[in-house]
Amino acid sequence: MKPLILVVEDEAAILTLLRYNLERENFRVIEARDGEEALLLAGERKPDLVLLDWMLPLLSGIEVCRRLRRAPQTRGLPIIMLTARGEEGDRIRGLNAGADDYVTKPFSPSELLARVRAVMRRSRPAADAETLRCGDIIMDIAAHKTRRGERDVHLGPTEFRLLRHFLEHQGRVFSREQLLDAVWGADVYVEPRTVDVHIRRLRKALNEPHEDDPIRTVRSAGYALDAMASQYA
Amino acid sequence: MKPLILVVEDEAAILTLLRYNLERENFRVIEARDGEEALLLAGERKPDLVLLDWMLPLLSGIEVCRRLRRAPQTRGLPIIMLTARGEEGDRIRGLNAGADDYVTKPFSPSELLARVRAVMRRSRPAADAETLRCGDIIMDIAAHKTRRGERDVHLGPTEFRLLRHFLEHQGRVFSREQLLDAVWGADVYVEPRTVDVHIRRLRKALNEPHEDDPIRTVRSAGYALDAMASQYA
DNA sequence: TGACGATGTAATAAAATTGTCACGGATTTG
DNA sequence: CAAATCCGTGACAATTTTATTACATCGTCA
Repeated sequence: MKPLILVVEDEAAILTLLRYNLERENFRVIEARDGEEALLLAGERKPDLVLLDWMLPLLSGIEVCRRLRRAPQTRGLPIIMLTARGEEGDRIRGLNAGADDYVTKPFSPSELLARVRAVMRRSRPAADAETLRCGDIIMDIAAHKTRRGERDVHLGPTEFRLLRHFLEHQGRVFSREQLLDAVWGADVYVEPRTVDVHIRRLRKALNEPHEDDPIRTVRSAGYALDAMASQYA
Repeated sequence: MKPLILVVEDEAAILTLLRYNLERENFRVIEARDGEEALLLAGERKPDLVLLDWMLPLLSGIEVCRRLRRAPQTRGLPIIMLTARGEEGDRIRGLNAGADDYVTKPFSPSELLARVRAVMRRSRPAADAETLRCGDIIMDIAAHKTRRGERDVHLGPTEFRLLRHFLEHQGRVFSREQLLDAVWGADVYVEPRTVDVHIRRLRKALNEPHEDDPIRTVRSAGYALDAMASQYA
Protein backbone atom coordinates (compact mmCIF):
# COMPACT_ATOMS: atom_id res chain seq x y z
CA MET A 1 0.00 0.00 0.00
CA LYS A 2 1.22 3.47 -0.85
CA PRO A 3 2.28 5.49 2.17
CA LEU A 4 -0.22 8.10 3.28
CA ILE A 5 1.03 11.59 3.94
CA LEU A 6 -0.86 14.29 5.78
CA VAL A 7 0.04 17.74 4.54
CA VAL A 8 -0.88 20.57 6.90
CA GLU A 9 -0.63 23.87 5.10
CA ASP A 10 -2.88 26.86 4.68
CA GLU A 11 -1.45 28.31 1.51
CA ALA A 12 -3.21 26.77 -1.46
CA ALA A 13 -0.28 27.23 -3.83
CA ILE A 14 2.15 25.33 -1.66
CA LEU A 15 -0.44 22.69 -0.98
CA THR A 16 -0.85 22.11 -4.69
CA LEU A 17 2.86 21.95 -5.23
CA LEU A 18 3.35 19.44 -2.47
CA ARG A 19 0.46 17.27 -3.57
CA TYR A 20 1.74 17.25 -7.11
CA ASN A 21 5.24 16.19 -6.18
CA LEU A 22 4.26 13.67 -3.59
CA GLU A 23 1.70 11.95 -5.75
CA ARG A 24 4.14 11.79 -8.58
CA GLU A 25 6.40 9.85 -6.23
CA ASN A 26 3.71 7.41 -5.37
CA PHE A 27 2.52 8.78 -2.09
CA ARG A 28 -1.11 9.33 -1.20
CA VAL A 29 -1.89 12.74 0.17
CA ILE A 30 -4.54 14.11 2.49
CA GLU A 31 -4.75 17.78 3.36
CA ALA A 32 -5.50 19.84 6.41
CA ARG A 33 -5.86 23.61 6.30
CA ASP A 34 -5.40 24.34 9.97
CA GLY A 35 -4.18 22.86 13.21
CA GLU A 36 -7.52 21.57 14.44
CA GLU A 37 -8.18 19.73 11.23
CA ALA A 38 -4.66 18.35 11.31
CA LEU A 39 -5.11 16.76 14.72
CA LEU A 40 -8.44 15.34 13.69
CA LEU A 41 -7.17 13.79 10.50
CA ALA A 42 -4.00 12.50 12.09
CA GLY A 43 -6.11 10.57 14.54
CA GLU A 44 -8.66 9.33 12.05
CA ARG A 45 -6.67 8.46 8.98
CA LYS A 46 -3.46 7.36 10.68
CA PRO A 47 -1.04 8.75 8.10
CA ASP A 48 2.50 7.42 7.83
CA LEU A 49 4.02 10.87 7.93
CA VAL A 50 3.01 14.49 8.55
CA LEU A 51 4.30 17.51 6.68
CA LEU A 52 3.55 20.35 9.03
CA ASP A 53 3.67 24.04 8.26
CA TRP A 54 5.04 26.25 10.99
CA MET A 55 2.50 29.04 10.58
CA LEU A 56 -1.08 27.88 10.78
CA PRO A 57 -4.48 29.27 11.65
CA LEU A 58 -6.06 28.21 14.95
CA LEU A 59 -3.11 26.19 16.22
CA SER A 60 0.53 26.82 15.46
CA GLY A 61 2.51 24.06 13.85
CA ILE A 62 4.63 23.68 16.91
CA GLU A 63 1.58 23.22 19.08
CA VAL A 64 0.16 20.64 16.71
CA CYS A 65 3.48 18.86 16.84
CA ARG A 66 3.45 18.78 20.61
CA ARG A 67 -0.05 17.44 20.78
CA LEU A 68 0.63 14.75 18.24
CA ARG A 69 3.52 13.64 20.36
CA ARG A 70 1.44 13.61 23.48
CA ALA A 71 -1.43 11.53 22.17
CA PRO A 72 -0.78 7.80 22.35
CA GLN A 73 -2.36 7.24 18.93
CA THR A 74 -0.03 9.56 17.12
CA ARG A 75 3.09 9.41 19.20
CA GLY A 76 5.85 8.03 17.03
CA LEU A 77 4.28 9.46 13.92
CA PRO A 78 7.09 10.96 11.83
CA ILE A 79 6.81 14.72 11.46
CA ILE A 80 8.63 17.07 9.13
CA MET A 81 8.21 20.77 9.84
CA LEU A 82 8.04 23.36 7.09
CA THR A 83 9.13 26.82 8.00
CA ALA A 84 9.64 30.03 6.14
CA ARG A 85 12.75 31.13 7.91
CA GLY A 86 15.82 29.08 8.56
CA GLU A 87 16.31 30.59 11.95
CA GLU A 88 18.23 28.48 14.37
CA GLY A 89 15.85 29.31 17.17
CA ASP A 90 12.83 28.03 15.32
CA ARG A 91 14.69 24.97 14.35
CA ILE A 92 15.62 24.10 17.90
CA ARG A 93 12.10 24.72 19.09
CA GLY A 94 10.73 22.56 16.32
CA LEU A 95 12.98 19.68 17.18
CA ASN A 96 12.27 20.09 20.84
CA ALA A 97 8.57 19.91 20.11
CA GLY A 98 9.26 16.52 18.60
CA ALA A 99 9.68 17.07 14.89
CA ASP A 100 11.85 14.52 13.15
CA ASP A 101 13.19 16.84 10.55
CA TYR A 102 12.90 20.33 9.34
CA VAL A 103 12.78 21.92 5.90
CA THR A 104 12.89 25.62 5.17
CA LYS A 105 10.84 27.29 2.51
CA PRO A 106 11.54 27.76 -0.26
CA PHE A 107 12.60 24.18 -0.79
CA SER A 108 13.33 22.17 -3.88
CA PRO A 109 10.93 19.30 -4.50
CA SER A 110 13.77 16.81 -4.74
CA GLU A 111 15.13 17.93 -1.41
CA LEU A 112 11.78 17.59 0.25
CA LEU A 113 11.22 14.17 -1.23
CA ALA A 114 14.65 13.09 -0.07
CA ARG A 115 13.76 14.14 3.46
CA VAL A 116 10.44 12.39 3.32
CA ARG A 117 12.03 9.19 2.20
CA ALA A 118 14.79 9.48 4.76
CA VAL A 119 12.39 10.00 7.63
CA MET A 120 10.14 7.18 6.51
CA ARG A 121 13.07 4.87 6.14
CA ARG A 122 14.16 5.74 9.63
CA SER A 123 10.82 5.04 11.20
CA ARG A 124 10.33 1.78 9.39
CA PRO A 125 12.46 -0.56 11.51
CA ALA A 126 10.16 -0.19 14.47
CA ALA A 127 7.32 -1.53 12.39
CA ASP A 128 8.82 -4.79 11.23
CA ALA A 129 10.71 -5.63 14.39
CA GLU A 130 10.32 -9.26 15.18
CA THR A 131 8.62 -9.77 18.49
CA LEU A 132 7.47 -12.85 20.30
CA ARG A 133 4.77 -12.75 22.90
CA CYS A 134 2.88 -14.87 25.32
CA GLY A 135 0.30 -13.16 27.43
CA ASP A 136 1.96 -10.12 28.92
CA ILE A 137 5.44 -11.36 28.13
CA ILE A 138 7.00 -9.65 25.14
CA MET A 139 10.36 -10.37 23.62
CA ASP A 140 11.95 -8.18 20.97
CA ILE A 141 14.54 -10.25 19.18
CA ALA A 142 16.39 -7.48 17.37
CA ALA A 143 16.54 -5.22 20.39
CA HIS A 144 17.30 -8.14 22.62
CA LYS A 145 14.78 -6.89 25.11
CA THR A 146 12.26 -8.67 27.24
CA ARG A 147 9.31 -7.17 29.06
CA ARG A 148 6.55 -8.40 31.26
CA GLY A 149 3.64 -6.06 31.48
CA GLU A 150 5.05 -2.59 32.00
CA ARG A 151 8.49 -3.44 33.24
CA ASP A 152 11.70 -4.44 31.57
CA VAL A 153 13.03 -7.84 32.44
CA HIS A 154 16.73 -8.43 32.40
CA LEU A 155 17.83 -11.86 31.30
CA GLY A 156 21.28 -13.35 30.97
CA PRO A 157 22.24 -14.74 27.59
CA THR A 158 21.23 -18.28 28.45
CA GLU A 159 17.93 -17.30 30.01
CA PHE A 160 17.22 -15.20 26.96
CA ARG A 161 17.76 -18.10 24.60
CA LEU A 162 15.79 -20.37 26.88
CA LEU A 163 12.77 -18.10 27.00
CA ARG A 164 13.02 -17.51 23.29
CA HIS A 165 12.85 -21.23 22.69
CA PHE A 166 9.78 -21.52 24.86
CA LEU A 167 8.14 -18.58 23.15
CA GLU A 168 8.73 -20.17 19.78
CA HIS A 169 7.10 -23.39 20.94
CA GLN A 170 4.46 -22.31 23.37
CA GLY A 171 2.58 -24.96 25.28
CA ARG A 172 4.91 -27.74 24.36
CA VAL A 173 6.77 -29.73 26.99
CA PHE A 174 10.52 -30.16 26.65
CA SER A 175 12.70 -32.59 28.54
CA ARG A 176 15.93 -31.36 30.03
CA GLU A 177 17.84 -33.12 27.32
CA GLN A 178 15.79 -31.50 24.59
CA LEU A 179 16.34 -28.11 26.10
CA LEU A 180 20.06 -28.70 26.34
CA ASP A 181 20.15 -29.58 22.68
CA ALA A 182 18.03 -26.66 21.60
CA VAL A 183 19.36 -23.94 23.86
CA TRP A 184 22.89 -24.98 24.75
CA GLY A 185 23.68 -26.76 21.51
CA ALA A 186 23.85 -30.42 20.65
CA ASP A 187 27.59 -30.59 21.07
CA VAL A 188 28.14 -29.28 24.58
CA TYR A 189 27.74 -31.46 27.60
CA VAL A 190 26.34 -30.09 30.79
CA GLU A 191 24.45 -31.74 33.60
CA PRO A 192 20.74 -32.02 32.86
CA ARG A 193 19.98 -30.59 36.28
CA THR A 194 21.62 -27.38 35.15
CA VAL A 195 18.43 -26.73 33.27
CA ASP A 196 16.59 -26.57 36.57
CA VAL A 197 18.81 -23.80 37.73
CA HIS A 198 18.25 -21.76 34.62
CA ILE A 199 14.53 -22.34 34.78
CA ARG A 200 14.72 -21.02 38.27
CA ARG A 201 16.63 -17.95 37.19
CA LEU A 202 14.20 -17.35 34.38
CA ARG A 203 11.26 -17.59 36.73
CA LYS A 204 12.87 -15.27 39.22
CA ALA A 205 13.47 -12.65 36.56
CA LEU A 206 10.05 -13.03 35.01
CA ASN A 207 7.73 -13.22 38.01
CA GLU A 208 7.07 -10.45 40.45
CA PRO A 209 5.91 -11.68 43.85
CA HIS A 210 2.19 -11.64 43.06
CA GLU A 211 2.24 -12.64 39.41
CA ASP A 212 1.61 -16.18 38.37
CA ASP A 213 4.22 -18.39 36.83
CA PRO A 214 3.91 -18.94 33.09
CA ILE A 215 6.39 -21.81 33.19
CA ARG A 216 4.83 -25.13 33.99
CA THR A 217 6.80 -27.95 35.53
CA VAL A 218 5.81 -31.36 34.24
CA ARG A 219 7.01 -33.85 36.70
CA SER A 220 9.35 -36.44 35.26
CA ALA A 221 8.92 -34.95 31.82
CA GLY A 222 10.30 -31.41 31.72
CA TYR A 223 9.05 -27.86 31.39
CA ALA A 224 6.67 -25.89 29.21
CA LEU A 225 5.65 -22.29 28.70
CA ASP A 226 1.90 -22.04 28.95
CA ALA A 227 0.06 -19.97 26.42
CA MET A 228 -1.90 -18.08 29.00
CA ALA A 229 -5.53 -17.13 28.82
CA SER A 230 -4.89 -13.59 29.97
CA GLN A 231 -3.87 -12.54 26.49
CA TYR A 232 -3.93 -9.10 25.01
CA ALA A 233 -4.67 -6.47 27.57
CA MET B 1 39.02 27.02 3.70
CA LYS B 2 38.18 26.71 0.05
CA PRO B 3 35.96 23.78 -0.77
CA LEU B 4 37.74 20.85 -2.33
CA ILE B 5 36.20 19.32 -5.43
CA LEU B 6 37.12 15.97 -6.88
CA VAL B 7 36.66 15.90 -10.64
CA VAL B 8 36.49 12.45 -12.16
CA GLU B 9 36.83 12.67 -15.90
CA ASP B 10 38.96 10.95 -18.49
CA GLU B 11 38.83 13.51 -21.27
CA ALA B 12 41.64 15.97 -20.81
CA ALA B 13 39.85 18.81 -22.57
CA ILE B 14 36.84 18.71 -20.28
CA LEU B 15 39.06 18.29 -17.27
CA THR B 16 40.91 21.45 -18.14
CA LEU B 17 37.72 23.32 -18.73
CA LEU B 18 36.30 22.25 -15.42
CA ARG B 19 39.42 23.01 -13.46
CA TYR B 20 39.65 26.45 -15.00
CA ASN B 21 36.10 27.38 -14.17
CA LEU B 22 36.08 25.92 -10.73
CA GLU B 23 39.33 27.46 -9.64
CA ARG B 24 38.18 30.80 -10.95
CA GLU B 25 35.26 30.47 -8.53
CA ASN B 26 37.50 29.77 -5.63
CA PHE B 27 37.27 26.04 -5.43
CA ARG B 28 40.23 23.74 -5.08
CA VAL B 29 40.31 20.89 -7.55
CA ILE B 30 41.79 17.43 -7.54
CA GLU B 31 41.53 15.12 -10.51
CA ALA B 32 40.96 11.45 -11.09
CA ARG B 33 41.20 9.85 -14.51
CA ASP B 34 39.33 6.67 -13.80
CA GLY B 35 37.01 5.02 -11.33
CA GLU B 36 39.67 3.34 -9.24
CA GLU B 37 41.57 6.52 -8.74
CA ALA B 38 38.35 8.30 -7.90
CA LEU B 39 37.52 5.95 -5.06
CA LEU B 40 41.03 6.20 -3.73
CA LEU B 41 41.13 9.96 -3.76
CA ALA B 42 37.63 10.29 -2.35
CA GLY B 43 38.68 8.27 0.64
CA GLU B 44 42.03 9.94 1.13
CA ARG B 45 41.41 13.59 0.45
CA LYS B 46 37.87 13.79 1.68
CA PRO B 47 36.60 16.26 -0.93
CA ASP B 48 33.50 18.33 -0.30
CA LEU B 49 31.93 17.37 -3.58
CA VAL B 50 32.49 15.00 -6.48
CA LEU B 51 31.91 15.78 -10.13
CA LEU B 52 31.59 12.39 -11.68
CA ASP B 53 31.63 11.56 -15.35
CA TRP B 54 29.25 8.87 -16.48
CA MET B 55 31.64 7.14 -18.86
CA LEU B 56 34.89 6.14 -17.25
CA PRO B 57 37.66 3.58 -17.74
CA LEU B 58 37.87 0.68 -15.25
CA LEU B 59 34.76 1.55 -13.29
CA SER B 60 31.67 3.24 -14.64
CA GLY B 61 30.57 6.45 -13.01
CA ILE B 62 27.45 4.83 -11.72
CA GLU B 63 29.46 2.09 -10.07
CA VAL B 64 31.77 4.62 -8.48
CA CYS B 65 28.72 6.44 -7.21
CA ARG B 66 27.30 3.33 -5.66
CA ARG B 67 30.53 2.45 -3.94
CA LEU B 68 30.99 5.92 -2.57
CA ARG B 69 27.55 5.65 -1.08
CA ARG B 70 28.24 2.31 0.43
CA ALA B 71 31.49 3.16 2.17
CA PRO B 72 30.93 4.74 5.59
CA GLN B 73 33.64 7.34 5.04
CA THR B 74 32.19 8.71 1.85
CA ARG B 75 28.51 8.18 2.37
CA GLY B 76 26.88 11.57 2.40
CA LEU B 77 29.45 13.04 0.08
CA PRO B 78 27.62 15.19 -2.46
CA ILE B 79 27.89 13.86 -5.99
CA ILE B 80 27.02 15.51 -9.28
CA MET B 81 26.97 13.24 -12.31
CA LEU B 82 28.03 14.40 -15.74
CA THR B 83 26.30 12.65 -18.59
CA ALA B 84 26.73 13.02 -22.30
CA ARG B 85 23.08 12.89 -23.18
CA GLY B 86 20.12 13.96 -21.19
CA GLU B 87 18.54 10.58 -21.42
CA GLU B 88 15.90 10.00 -18.85
CA GLY B 89 17.02 6.43 -18.23
CA ASP B 90 20.54 7.45 -17.36
CA ARG B 91 19.29 10.15 -15.15
CA ILE B 92 17.07 7.83 -13.17
CA ARG B 93 19.83 5.31 -12.79
CA GLY B 94 22.22 7.99 -11.69
CA LEU B 95 19.90 9.32 -9.05
CA ASN B 96 19.10 5.82 -7.91
CA ALA B 97 22.76 5.13 -7.47
CA GLY B 98 22.81 8.03 -5.06
CA ALA B 99 23.81 11.07 -7.08
CA ASP B 100 22.56 14.38 -5.74
CA ASP B 101 22.24 16.06 -9.07
CA TYR B 102 23.30 15.61 -12.63
CA VAL B 103 24.38 17.82 -15.52
CA THR B 104 24.29 16.90 -19.17
CA LYS B 105 27.15 17.58 -21.50
CA PRO B 106 27.59 19.87 -23.17
CA PHE B 107 26.97 22.24 -20.31
CA SER B 108 27.59 25.90 -19.83
CA PRO B 109 30.11 26.75 -17.15
CA SER B 110 27.62 28.97 -15.40
CA GLU B 111 25.06 26.22 -15.26
CA LEU B 112 27.53 23.81 -13.80
CA LEU B 113 28.68 26.28 -11.22
CA ALA B 114 25.13 27.00 -10.24
CA ARG B 115 24.53 23.31 -9.61
CA VAL B 116 27.73 22.96 -7.69
CA ARG B 117 26.86 25.83 -5.45
CA ALA B 118 23.32 24.56 -4.98
CA VAL B 119 24.43 21.11 -3.96
CA MET B 120 27.11 22.45 -1.66
CA ARG B 121 24.73 24.87 -0.08
CA ARG B 122 22.39 22.04 0.64
CA SER B 123 25.05 20.03 2.36
CA ARG B 124 26.60 22.91 4.23
CA PRO B 125 26.11 23.67 7.90
CA ALA B 126 24.38 26.89 7.04
CA ALA B 127 21.73 25.08 5.07
CA ASP B 128 19.11 22.72 6.34
CA ALA B 129 20.43 19.56 7.75
CA GLU B 130 19.14 16.14 8.23
CA THR B 131 18.94 15.48 11.89
CA LEU B 132 18.79 12.30 13.86
CA ARG B 133 17.56 12.18 17.39
CA CYS B 134 17.01 9.93 20.31
CA GLY B 135 15.65 11.41 23.46
CA ASP B 136 17.72 14.50 24.18
CA ILE B 137 20.49 13.50 21.81
CA ILE B 138 20.42 15.40 18.55
CA MET B 139 22.77 14.82 15.66
CA ASP B 140 23.02 17.18 12.73
CA ILE B 141 24.48 15.13 9.91
CA ALA B 142 25.36 17.90 7.53
CA ALA B 143 26.77 20.20 10.18
CA HIS B 144 28.56 17.26 11.72
CA LYS B 145 27.47 18.34 15.13
CA THR B 146 26.11 16.50 18.07
CA ARG B 147 24.27 17.82 21.08
CA ARG B 148 22.87 16.38 24.23
CA GLY B 149 20.28 18.53 25.90
CA GLU B 150 21.67 22.03 25.95
CA ARG B 151 25.33 21.33 25.45
CA ASP B 152 27.47 20.53 22.45
CA VAL B 153 29.15 17.18 22.40
CA HIS B 154 32.45 16.78 20.65
CA LEU B 155 32.96 13.46 18.92
CA GLY B 156 35.87 12.13 16.93
CA PRO B 157 35.11 10.99 13.40
CA THR B 158 34.77 7.37 14.39
CA GLU B 159 32.57 8.10 17.38
CA PHE B 160 30.42 10.26 15.15
CA ARG B 161 29.86 7.51 12.64
CA LEU B 162 29.29 5.04 15.41
CA LEU B 163 26.62 7.16 17.06
CA ARG B 164 25.10 7.90 13.69
CA HIS B 165 24.75 4.23 13.00
CA PHE B 166 23.07 3.69 16.33
CA LEU B 167 20.75 6.62 15.73
CA GLU B 168 19.77 5.19 12.39
CA HIS B 169 18.91 1.87 13.96
CA GLN B 170 17.68 2.70 17.40
CA GLY B 171 17.00 -0.06 19.84
CA ARG B 172 18.65 -2.72 17.79
CA VAL B 173 21.57 -4.71 19.10
CA PHE B 174 24.71 -4.93 17.00
CA SER B 175 27.58 -7.31 17.50
CA ARG B 176 31.11 -5.98 17.42
CA GLU B 177 31.56 -7.52 14.00
CA GLN B 178 28.44 -5.89 12.65
CA LEU B 179 29.56 -2.53 13.95
CA LEU B 180 32.96 -2.95 12.38
CA ASP B 181 31.34 -3.67 9.04
CA ALA B 182 28.89 -0.82 9.26
CA VAL B 183 31.07 1.87 10.81
CA TRP B 184 34.61 1.00 9.87
CA GLY B 185 33.79 -0.60 6.56
CA ALA B 186 33.59 -4.20 5.51
CA ASP B 187 37.08 -4.28 4.12
CA VAL B 188 39.21 -3.05 7.01
CA TYR B 189 40.34 -5.38 9.71
CA VAL B 190 40.59 -4.22 13.26
CA GLU B 191 40.25 -6.13 16.48
CA PRO B 192 36.64 -6.55 17.54
CA ARG B 193 37.56 -5.37 21.01
CA THR B 194 38.46 -2.03 19.51
CA VAL B 195 34.75 -1.41 19.39
CA ASP B 196 34.68 -1.50 23.18
CA VAL B 197 37.11 1.34 23.37
CA HIS B 198 35.12 3.48 20.98
CA ILE B 199 31.94 2.71 22.83
CA ARG B 200 33.71 3.91 25.93
CA ARG B 201 34.82 7.11 24.24
CA LEU B 202 31.35 7.69 22.93
CA ARG B 203 29.86 7.20 26.36
CA LYS B 204 32.35 9.50 27.97
CA ALA B 205 31.59 12.23 25.50
CA LEU B 206 27.86 11.73 25.70
CA ASN B 207 27.19 11.32 29.38
CA GLU B 208 27.66 13.96 32.01
CA PRO B 209 28.26 12.51 35.46
CA HIS B 210 24.61 12.43 36.49
CA GLU B 211 22.97 11.58 33.18
CA ASP B 212 22.01 8.05 32.36
CA ASP B 213 23.68 6.06 29.65
CA PRO B 214 21.65 5.65 26.46
CA ILE B 215 23.96 2.92 25.23
CA ARG B 216 23.01 -0.50 26.44
CA THR B 217 25.52 -3.30 26.71
CA VAL B 218 24.05 -6.64 25.83
CA ARG B 219 26.30 -9.26 27.22
CA SER B 220 27.58 -11.74 24.68
CA ALA B 221 25.61 -9.98 21.97
CA GLY B 222 26.85 -6.43 21.50
CA TYR B 223 25.55 -2.92 22.02
CA ALA B 224 22.40 -0.96 21.34
CA LEU B 225 21.20 2.61 21.58
CA ASP B 226 17.97 2.53 23.49
CA ALA B 227 15.05 4.44 22.11
CA MET B 228 14.21 5.94 25.44
CA ALA B 229 10.84 6.99 26.71
CA SER B 230 10.76 10.15 24.67
CA GLN B 231 11.10 13.26 26.71
CA TYR B 232 9.67 16.11 24.74
CA ALA B 233 9.88 19.41 26.54
C1' DT C 1 59.37 19.82 12.84
C1' DG C 2 56.59 19.50 17.11
C1' DA C 3 52.25 19.72 19.41
C1' DC C 4 47.95 17.66 18.99
C1' DG C 5 44.06 14.81 18.26
C1' DA C 6 42.50 10.45 16.74
C1' DT C 7 43.07 5.49 16.57
C1' DG C 8 44.06 0.67 17.33
C1' DT C 9 46.03 -2.73 20.73
C1' DA C 10 47.31 -4.89 24.67
C1' DA C 11 47.16 -5.40 29.57
C1' DT C 12 44.56 -5.29 33.78
C1' DA C 13 40.56 -4.57 36.74
C1' DA C 14 35.83 -5.27 37.39
C1' DA C 15 31.35 -7.46 36.40
C1' DA C 16 28.23 -10.66 35.04
C1' DT C 17 27.17 -15.29 33.90
C1' DT C 18 27.46 -20.18 34.39
C1' DG C 19 27.73 -25.05 35.73
C1' DT C 20 27.63 -27.92 39.87
C1' DC C 21 26.50 -29.40 44.36
C1' DA C 22 24.20 -30.35 48.39
C1' DC C 23 20.18 -30.12 51.07
C1' DG C 24 15.32 -30.37 51.89
C1' DG C 25 10.61 -30.41 50.70
C1' DA C 26 7.21 -32.55 47.68
C1' DT C 27 5.32 -36.32 45.16
C1' DT C 28 4.93 -40.91 43.81
C1' DT C 29 5.38 -45.82 44.55
C1' DG C 30 5.16 -50.19 46.79
C1' DC D 1 4.29 -45.49 56.13
C1' DA D 2 8.96 -45.78 54.18
C1' DA D 3 11.59 -45.76 50.24
C1' DA D 4 12.55 -43.87 46.01
C1' DT D 5 12.31 -40.04 42.95
C1' DC D 6 11.97 -35.58 41.48
C1' DC D 7 12.24 -30.73 41.81
C1' DG D 8 13.22 -26.02 44.02
C1' DT D 9 16.70 -23.36 46.03
C1' DG D 10 20.83 -21.01 47.77
C1' DA D 11 25.67 -20.93 47.68
C1' DC D 12 30.09 -21.05 45.20
C1' DA D 13 34.09 -21.00 42.42
C1' DA D 14 35.39 -21.00 37.73
C1' DT D 15 34.90 -18.91 33.54
C1' DT D 16 33.56 -15.55 30.27
C1' DT D 17 32.73 -11.02 28.96
C1' DT D 18 33.10 -6.13 29.41
C1' DA D 19 35.13 -1.69 31.32
C1' DT D 20 39.01 1.01 31.83
C1' DT D 21 43.57 2.52 31.42
C1' DA D 22 47.89 3.18 29.33
C1' DC D 23 50.60 3.39 25.35
C1' DA D 24 52.58 3.55 20.61
C1' DT D 25 51.49 5.16 16.05
C1' DC D 26 49.99 7.98 12.44
C1' DG D 27 48.49 11.95 9.98
C1' DT D 28 47.30 16.98 10.33
C1' DC D 29 48.21 21.53 10.95
C1' DA D 30 50.57 25.38 12.18
